[in-house]
Amino acid sequence: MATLADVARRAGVSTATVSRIINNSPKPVTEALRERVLAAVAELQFVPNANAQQLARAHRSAVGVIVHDVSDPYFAEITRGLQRVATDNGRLVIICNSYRDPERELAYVDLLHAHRTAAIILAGSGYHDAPITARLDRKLRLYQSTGGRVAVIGRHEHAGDAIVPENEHGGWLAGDALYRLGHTAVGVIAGPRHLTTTTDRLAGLRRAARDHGHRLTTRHIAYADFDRAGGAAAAAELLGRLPGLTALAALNDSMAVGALACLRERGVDVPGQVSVIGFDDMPISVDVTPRLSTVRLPLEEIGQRAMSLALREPADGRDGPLVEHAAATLVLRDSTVSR
Amino acid sequence: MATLADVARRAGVSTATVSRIINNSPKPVTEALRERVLAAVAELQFVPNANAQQLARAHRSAVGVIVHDVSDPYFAEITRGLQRVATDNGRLVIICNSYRDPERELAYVDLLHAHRTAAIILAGSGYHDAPITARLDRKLRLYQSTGGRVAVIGRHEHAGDAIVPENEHGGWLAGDALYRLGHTAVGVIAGPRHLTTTTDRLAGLRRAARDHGHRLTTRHIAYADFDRAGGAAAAAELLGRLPGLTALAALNDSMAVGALACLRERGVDVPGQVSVIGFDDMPISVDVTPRLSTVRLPLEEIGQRAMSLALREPADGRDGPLVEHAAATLVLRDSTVSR
DNA sequence: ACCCCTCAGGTAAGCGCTTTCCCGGAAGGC
DNA sequence: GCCTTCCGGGAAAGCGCTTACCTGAGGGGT
Repeated sequence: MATLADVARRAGVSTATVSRIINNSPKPVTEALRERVLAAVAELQFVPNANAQQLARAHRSAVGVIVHDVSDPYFAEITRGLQRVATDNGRLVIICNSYRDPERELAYVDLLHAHRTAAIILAGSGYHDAPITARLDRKLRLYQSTGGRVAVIGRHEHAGDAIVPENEHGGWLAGDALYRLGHTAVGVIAGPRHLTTTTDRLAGLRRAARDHGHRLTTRHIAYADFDRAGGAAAAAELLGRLPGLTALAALNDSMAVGALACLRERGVDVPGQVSVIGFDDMPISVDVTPRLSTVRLPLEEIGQRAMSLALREPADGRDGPLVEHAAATLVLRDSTVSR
Repeated sequence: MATLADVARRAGVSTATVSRIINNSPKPVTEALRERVLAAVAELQFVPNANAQQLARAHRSAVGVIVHDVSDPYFAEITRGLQRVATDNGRLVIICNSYRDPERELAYVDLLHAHRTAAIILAGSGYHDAPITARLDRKLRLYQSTGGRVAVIGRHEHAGDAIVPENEHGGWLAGDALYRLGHTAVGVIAGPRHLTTTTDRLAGLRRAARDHGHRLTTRHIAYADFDRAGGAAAAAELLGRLPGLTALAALNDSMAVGALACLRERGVDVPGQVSVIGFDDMPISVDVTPRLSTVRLPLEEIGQRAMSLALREPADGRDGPLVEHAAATLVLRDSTVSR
């Protein structure tokens, strides 16, 4: 394992010079020396120890990202956006999957803090659990107090920058579309109730119902996991519970796809008998039959913007945390028709 | 930013003692002292600097993973498996997206080497590009010579352990299924030609053709990107080129889904007029209409096994690199019928 | 009563870099 | 021709930990 000192010895210079050359620091160095050092680096196959560099250097470089699950297309899209911006800025990204477990999320914050990452990005956080939220908040504040930057994708409930998807408005868009099409018996396939994404989207749906003179009660709502299987199960439940059902609103596309599968299995025609609307506009939504109507969220862009926030110089505005919104838009395709 | 020394001072002990306690080293420490130190840690909100620890310690901990693209479901599944095992072993995973760019892949190997990760896992590597392969190989060997472990998912063409998916056999399974159903004019939607995944799967398809007394020539093959859009484009191309076409074999499911979309658009009935088979058995394959026949690869399991290989003690077998295979199996669903 | 062993805890030498400060020589000004 | 100014390069002090080695006190054996 060649070290900086080995290279210096080999090239007959001091370690300071080698360091300056491999980091091409502003300090000028004679061309001849530079070449000699570079040759020594190549001969010895020297790879600087990033841990030592990090320790000796003042500034931080890598960015840590905590997501629920990269294999979920929702987060995969966001992650893609995050990486793109990070790579463009020459930053290393450390991705951590919390698998929706708040404790693991907490542990990862510690871990990234310990590694002195330049920033921590929380994607899809937000739990309805006061003790957890408080602990998370404490940890994030501590991290910030040591110079780390924090960016959150989701609700703005922690110190730090945030990019906030219009979940409530999106829910309203979905509900409004359905009611406007004449549906009155609308079932809602919701995600886990302890996630704020669920409650925010649900709130929008509720508001839409009220706007059209209806009410969304517990009977109309089935909670399940934010995935295909959860969607299928919830759809089955609602079908049993709501005899006159003519429309289903799922709080994300994976669940909507699961619902579609469930309906197909039972011989219920979509959209003929039941209309279905999803949320997120994931790639899959145009590949199912019928093509899914949904509420679009610019996921990759959200990722890019979050990384930009995380990377911005703390200097450029001592004006506190920045909060940006990401617009939800309605995308009507083939799975919704008027009643 | 509290340091170990601060904690030591606060608790009135030496740094050695603090270090021993926070790492609960085997060296015994009086209970009273331990409590005092832990109290100081809590008061000062001390978070050890992982870089310093890494530098001072002999052993390495984190594992680096280089994948083509986490937002691709194929890699998302694999990554999921990798993480699971890593987390179970208390290891941090650093995920790097190469976006299928060999140069970036090379750069990431350096980066992970620099960070002195315990292991590097290459997922989906394999380029038909001798210079690149040679450079990659050199870098990996150097990394290994410094004590790093290497595991590759894909062809076993580098030093280090490997888990090898049966790509050739899988291709044969797909081809055999099609020919057995009576198809003779089979078009192949292939991935980028510089990827070994493409050529391996293609080779299997070729062998199946020969086994059934047919030949797969350039006319029958369209190369495109391994995604939905690529599949659609390639399908369009083959449709134009092969008038009598009755079956399409895509080298992954994303492309197959793209092909399905293209065929639907042109009013070609699947499987009535054209049968379609995919590869990988991604989640989406059961959600499209018709449900996709495909060749299944146990992706998550592959990830788990790769991580296990990467984590195994170098000691347990000085018997050189381990090579394991991952079986491909045929999954017939609704998109293939006999002619 | 003396010696040796045990064991909790401290001392200090690194780990591999970066960077401040300093030095000596060459160049420029008068 | 002498003094000042630059400028390339080196010495060395950390960065925040871990750990091999040492110390001193108490306990048991003879």
